[in-house]
Amino acid sequence: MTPGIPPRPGGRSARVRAAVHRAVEELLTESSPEALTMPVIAARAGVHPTTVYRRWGTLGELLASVAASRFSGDIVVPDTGSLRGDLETWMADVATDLADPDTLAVMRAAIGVGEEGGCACVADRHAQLAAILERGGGAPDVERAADLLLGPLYYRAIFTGRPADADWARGLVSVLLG
Amino acid sequence: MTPGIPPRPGGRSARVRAAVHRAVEELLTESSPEALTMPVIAARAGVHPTTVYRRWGTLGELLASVAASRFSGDIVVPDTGSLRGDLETWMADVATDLADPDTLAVMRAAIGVGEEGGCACVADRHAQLAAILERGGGAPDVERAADLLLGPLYYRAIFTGRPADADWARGLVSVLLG
DNA sequence: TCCCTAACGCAACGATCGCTGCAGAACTGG
DNA sequence: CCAGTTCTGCAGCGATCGTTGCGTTAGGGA
Repeated sequence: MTPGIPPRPGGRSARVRAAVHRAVEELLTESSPEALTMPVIAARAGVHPTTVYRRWGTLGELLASVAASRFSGDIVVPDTGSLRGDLETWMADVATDLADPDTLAVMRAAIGVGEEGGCACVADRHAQLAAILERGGGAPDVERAADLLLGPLYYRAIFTGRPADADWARGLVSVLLG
Repeated sequence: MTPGIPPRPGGRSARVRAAVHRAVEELLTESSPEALTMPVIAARAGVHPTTVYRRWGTLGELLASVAASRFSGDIVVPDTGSLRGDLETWMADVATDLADPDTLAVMRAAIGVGEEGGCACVADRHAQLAAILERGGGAPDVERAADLLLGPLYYRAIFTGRPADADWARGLVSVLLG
């Protein structure tokens, strides 16, 4: 989701970006999503509000950016030797990630601002799932796997209060593979 | 989700409530969720902003109220004689409901404001599912049915751009019942 | 090392938000 | 029909939001 390659990836720009992203995540965990405004984020990040407005423009774009960063590169595709093993390990990792209230708050907020926000949360997951399945010969369709694995997992995380534990998530693999 | 029984269910109060709910749904379809503020809603509803603030207090509570109304009483539990038939018919209805962009916008917005909002969207669905399964002898667990039926359905609706058609939703019943 | 561009801080502005008195209108029950 | 209660409209307020122009600072390339 990084827009091309930033002209200046390192230095102050990177620090500001990290500080703002961190501020958004922190504020989402400790207060209501409605209290999340640009000036508040800027104050928490130790940055001038103008900077936030100029770099991200809208709260929606900022949240999409945070979601994309938060849900990228944090989970590595496992390699256990078997398709079932890979899926089980990966599902446990994803479930553990979703069990974090911070992660959940970011996801809820990103969904609330439009279509792009929701997609930013799962784009990397779909890519990982495709990689696992392709290595396994593409036996189950990626679409079907996403429906039966990611579907229940994210549904529970968002709509029901109960957290989805890793064991239960692993059990979903049996539904898919039989 | 209706707080007890409103002291005055009929008359002007009901008209105002309906107008405000309708305004929220309309505004969510035609503009960004960030543009959804109390004064804007009041203006569209032809009501004074003070009224909206006093009756609902927060945009979050208003959205939760709208979601609860929108996702209650719109789908009737079918009775085809067989558990499979009931589930297939019901799933097709739910999928059709979710295919409406208006419905989707309300759901996204409700999710964005916190935990209660998400639960308000599916509380009635869970009750309906429980009713269907209980009549069928409670063969599959309600939890499992919700995971395998509602999970993929809502996941597709929220995260992926593709709408979930009724036929595909019916196919999920086969995964659950075998 | 020096220059040049991009990014940031600062200050001010108009617009909007959310809230709070008070007065009038509408609905319900007798 | 009338009285009591509840709900709504109105006007105004302080606070905050989002934007803009300009000067300054930090990073990267020759």
